[in-house]
Amino acid sequence: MTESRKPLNGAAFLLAQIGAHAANRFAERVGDLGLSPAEVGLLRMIAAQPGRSQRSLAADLGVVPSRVTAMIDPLDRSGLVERRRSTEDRRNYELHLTPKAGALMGRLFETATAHEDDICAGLDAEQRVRLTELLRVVAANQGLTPGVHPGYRG
Amino acid sequence: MTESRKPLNGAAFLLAQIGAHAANRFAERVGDLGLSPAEVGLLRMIAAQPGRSQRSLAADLGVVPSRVTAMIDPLDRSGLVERRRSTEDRRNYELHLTPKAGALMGRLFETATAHEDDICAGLDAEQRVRLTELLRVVAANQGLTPGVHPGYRG
DNA sequence: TATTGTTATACTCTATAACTATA
DNA sequence: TATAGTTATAGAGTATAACAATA
Repeated sequence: MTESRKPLNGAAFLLAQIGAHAANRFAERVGDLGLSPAEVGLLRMIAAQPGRSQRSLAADLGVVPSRVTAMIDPLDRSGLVERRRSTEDRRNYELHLTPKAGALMGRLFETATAHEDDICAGLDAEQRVRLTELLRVVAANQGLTPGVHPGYRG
Repeated sequence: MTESRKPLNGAAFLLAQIGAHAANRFAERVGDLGLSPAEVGLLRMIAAQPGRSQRSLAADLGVVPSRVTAMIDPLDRSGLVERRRSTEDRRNYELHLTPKAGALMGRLFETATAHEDDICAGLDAEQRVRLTELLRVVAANQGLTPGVHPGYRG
C-alpha cells in the first residue's frame, strides 16, 4: 500500500482536519466582533425567525433549555437580543434582534465572506466552484441540513 | 444576491459542517473500540515514533504536560501503552505500544477505511479523487500539517 | 397537571501551579 | 539550578433536577 492510500490521507480525514481549521479561523474572526460562533448561530436563527421562543431554539440546537438561557443572557445584556413576554402565552419569551444587532449582522456577513475567500485562497475560481459542488453532494448524502452545523457535539 | 451565494452555502461553511460531522462519526466508530479520537491520535503518534517521551507528545499536540499524563493513564491501565523508565535519563518515560495495542491498530485501520468510504458514499470514484485533490490543495495552502489534525481547540 | 424559563448543583475537561525525582 | 512527570486546585462549559410563573 502506498502512503497516499492510507486513511490519514483520504478525503474524510482531510475534511475533518480542514473543517476544524476553518471553524477555528471563523471563531477568531467573529471573536474580533465580540461574539462566539455559537452566538453567531443564535443571532442567525433569531434573525431568520423573529419572535421564536427559547424552547424552540433549544429543540433546533439539540441542547437543553437551561443552556439557551445561559447563551441568551449575554446577548440580552449586551443589547443584541430582546426578550419580550408573549402576550398570547405569558410563559414564553419572544426573541427579537435589536437595531444594534441588525448593524452587527451586516458586519457578520462581510466577515463570513472574507472567511470564505480566505479558506479558498489556494483555489482558482473554477476549482472553488467544483469543490463547493462536491461538498454539497457529500452534505446531502450525509443528511446534513443546509445552513446548520451542530458543532462537534454530535 | 441569490440564496446560493450567501456565505452559509459556501465552501468554508460546508467544510466546517461536514468536518464536524465526519469527526463525530469517527468518534462513534472508534468509541465502539473503546477509544476516543484523542487516544487514537496518541496511539498513532507512539506507533510512528516508539520510545518518545510524554514531553515530546505534549509539545507536538500543543497541550500541557499534565494533560498528557491524564491522557496516557487510561491507555496504560488498559494495557495498550507501556511506560518504560529511560535508562539514559531516568526522569523520562519511553512510551511503547504493547502487543495488544498492535492488534488494535489493525482494527483501527479497518475502521478508518470504512469511515472514509462512508463519508464519501455519495461520490463516484472519480469525484472522490477530485475532492481529495482539491482538499489537499486547500490543506497545503492553509499550512496544515499532513496527518495531523489538532481538533477544534485552535 | 403540563409547560416556559430560571436557578442550583454536579460533572467533565482543561490549564496553572506546587511537588517529587532525577540530572 | 533545570527538567520529566505527577498531583492538587481552580476555572470554563455543559447537563440534570428542583423551582417559579403561567396555562
